[in-house]
Amino acid sequence: MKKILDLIAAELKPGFEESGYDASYAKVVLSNRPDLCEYQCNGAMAAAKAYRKKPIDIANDVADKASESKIFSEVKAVMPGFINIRIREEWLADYMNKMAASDKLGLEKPEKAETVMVDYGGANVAKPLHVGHLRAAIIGESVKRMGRFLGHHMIGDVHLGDWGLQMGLIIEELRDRKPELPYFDKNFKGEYPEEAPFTIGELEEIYPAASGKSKENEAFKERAQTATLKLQSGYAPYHAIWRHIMNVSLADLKKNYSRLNVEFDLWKGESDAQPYIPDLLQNLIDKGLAYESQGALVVDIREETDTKELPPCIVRKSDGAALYATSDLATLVEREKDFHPDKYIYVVDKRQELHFIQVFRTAKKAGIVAPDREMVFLGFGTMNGKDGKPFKTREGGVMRLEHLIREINEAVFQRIMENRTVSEEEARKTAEIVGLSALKYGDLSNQAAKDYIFDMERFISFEGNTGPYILYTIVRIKSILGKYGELSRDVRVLPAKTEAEKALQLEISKYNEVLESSFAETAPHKICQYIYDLSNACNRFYHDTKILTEEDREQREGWLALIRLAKEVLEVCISLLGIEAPDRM
RNA sequence: GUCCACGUAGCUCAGCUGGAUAGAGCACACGCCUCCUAAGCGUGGGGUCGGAGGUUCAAAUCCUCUCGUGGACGCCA
Repeated sequence: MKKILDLIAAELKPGFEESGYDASYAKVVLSNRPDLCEYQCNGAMAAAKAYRKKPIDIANDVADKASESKIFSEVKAVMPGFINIRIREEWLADYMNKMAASDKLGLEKPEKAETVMVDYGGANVAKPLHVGHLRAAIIGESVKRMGRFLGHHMIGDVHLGDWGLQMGLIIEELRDRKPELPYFDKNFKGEYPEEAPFTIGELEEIYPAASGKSKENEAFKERAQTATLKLQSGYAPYHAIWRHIMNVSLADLKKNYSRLNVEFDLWKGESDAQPYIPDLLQNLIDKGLAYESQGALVVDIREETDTKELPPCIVRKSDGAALYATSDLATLVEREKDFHPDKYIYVVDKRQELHFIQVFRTAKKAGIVAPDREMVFLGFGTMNGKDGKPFKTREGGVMRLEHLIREINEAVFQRIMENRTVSEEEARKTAEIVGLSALKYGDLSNQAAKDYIFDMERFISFEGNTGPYILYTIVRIKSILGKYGELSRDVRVLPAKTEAEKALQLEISKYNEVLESSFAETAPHKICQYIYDLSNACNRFYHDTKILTEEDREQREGWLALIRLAKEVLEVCISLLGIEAPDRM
């Protein structure tokens, strides 16, 4: 289905053209003065200069010609040159019915379905997920879901940190703790055990211990570096340990991500990119892009249009080791080989922007990624505590994700038990769903690029622009529909009779516009803003209109069809945020 | 030092590809349940959009400068 703004603009176009003005001035936007009109066109004022005419004259010309349109109930020119528009209730109801009858509620397929690689994990193997991983996961998941629903081929990759110094640290710490293990016996000839020499709980304790030790103990740090190097050059015993770390850690990560409703298509990691590194570097050298500087191998990324100086991209350290940029470039080589994406979206902490500019530019210069491919850096800000500083536990440490989720669920559970007399079991289940919505919505409703303040009290509140408020709206609609029973898909939405009803229909009609622009701008917060507005319209209508007690059957069912459509729009939208609604709350 | 982002109501945030009187929520003060979930709805007070210039018929929005906050700046990821 065409977007409603485009349909209205199309009605104005002949008016512009017939009066001799360019049709592009017929752009229509939502009114910012709902008391005056529903939509407005400001094109007359923009055209005034080009045609050396008074804006109001142009507006009058266009309004006159458009007055016969079947979709407007009012179109008039007002000073200094606005064209104010209201649309007919019959036409709007018709639009509602077309939406209800269409696949995906009338969302159009994209002109070209693109293959889009979304890199949004950044989890490190052997380290528990903490709040820092939260934003990447839920923003990335949302972007992936939006694109997929719009009809693109989205590939989500967790891109694990599984190849760095942390591996060497764990290996050496393990040697100190369990020197009897066969991995540390140079003369061991047999098969290494199937079972890992540690549990996830131990692993999570081993890493921080090793990390702390390396900061105080220089010798230990050197050992870890050596171990890392040996692992990376394929030393079998260490590789066996590495496999154990991977297995134990991945199972745990998958469990935690799935608790967040976050699903990756690919569980690739830095280690997968390693085989591509030698050719990558040789290629950069052969092309004359990489050169030695202060012992390291670097690539200049300057472009003619630059006004500032950007540091070169280091692709090989002076000791010969690969580093972050090398690994990311090699990953691109692999992704091009496997998927050849039309577009890349990296959902990463915004502090890494420079690094990604370097990688993107190098990739394009080297021809790893074609020049016309879009490479989007979607940088997100930090989640702060109420004091405006990065979020910490009460003790001042880094908050583990599972603990954060547990705290929220508990708080929501308490709130549910205060208000309702549902069974404890049901309250627990509901609290999980509502708690997750509070957490995700609280995050996604902010612009990704900005820091935001995590305020649990506010996020779990059922008032205001929160996840629970949206869910509550859906639950209320579900309740009415459930009480009514079967409602045929053929039942039609009727033309609005009240202001609240029309306002609700107008909100619903924005659906396809919002979805498309939210994805185009990789801006989940726009979906949040939309469903908040839509929920407000629903609740106002709900308050105004007694649906089930309405005596006229056609009217009653017309309203039911309307709220059913509203519910479907809300459900689609929250699913794109990675949230679901319970039946009761 | 250089570069980047941000600064909107007491608090948390929208709005920023220029348009009419700058919007929400929280908090505060009121009003609304014999009626579909009051976890709701409605009314009210509260803002020189950090500051100063400029461009424009029109600036929170674009440009310059300035103050404040945060961040990034070759061998960490």
